[in-house]
Amino acid sequence: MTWTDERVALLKKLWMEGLSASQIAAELSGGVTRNAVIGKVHRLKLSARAKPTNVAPRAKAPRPSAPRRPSSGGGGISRTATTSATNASSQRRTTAAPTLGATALKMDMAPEMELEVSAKTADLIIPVEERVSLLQLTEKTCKWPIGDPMNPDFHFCGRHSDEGKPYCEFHSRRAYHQIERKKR
DNA sequence: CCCTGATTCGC
DNA sequence: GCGAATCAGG
Repeated sequence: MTWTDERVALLKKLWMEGLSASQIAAELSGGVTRNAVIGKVHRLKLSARAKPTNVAPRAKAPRPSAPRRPSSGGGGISRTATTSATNASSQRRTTAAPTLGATALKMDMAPEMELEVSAKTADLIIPVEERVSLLQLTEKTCKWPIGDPMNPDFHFCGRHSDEGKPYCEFHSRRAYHQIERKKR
């Protein structure tokens, strides 16, 4: 598929409207990929989108000069590894190691205020018995903060999260995914 | 994992 | 000029 004037015009329009490259690619027919869209956008020099007064510094410019495509041939060589170093010495444990047995936790909070606050925030309410404080967080607990840190009922989600993941399933989506993924 | 745009470079 | 592969980040 070639870039006709109409397609380019539509591309410009949608790009300026803030649609993502993949969405624009879906909008244009003819099996256009989002890479094609982005490439065209760059060629048209309109990657700025909606930046009124801002000069974005080009800080990240990687050029590893590595082979980009397998090209032709029948070599069957796997692939040139760009970075192969594997560190085995960096082991970090952030276990908070709570003192066993002697948990001197004095949880006194104001229930009335709590109700008010949670009703105000009203996003996600964790039952009191599931709540975790900062010190109780481990690698496997969701670290999504709930509430205002200024308030005494501030706590963390604390539910299960896979190791290496900072949040549980629910909050991970919240954190990374946009609020709503438009799909058609 | 999902996604985003940015960049490179063979075609 | 085009866009797949790749990168870097959320």
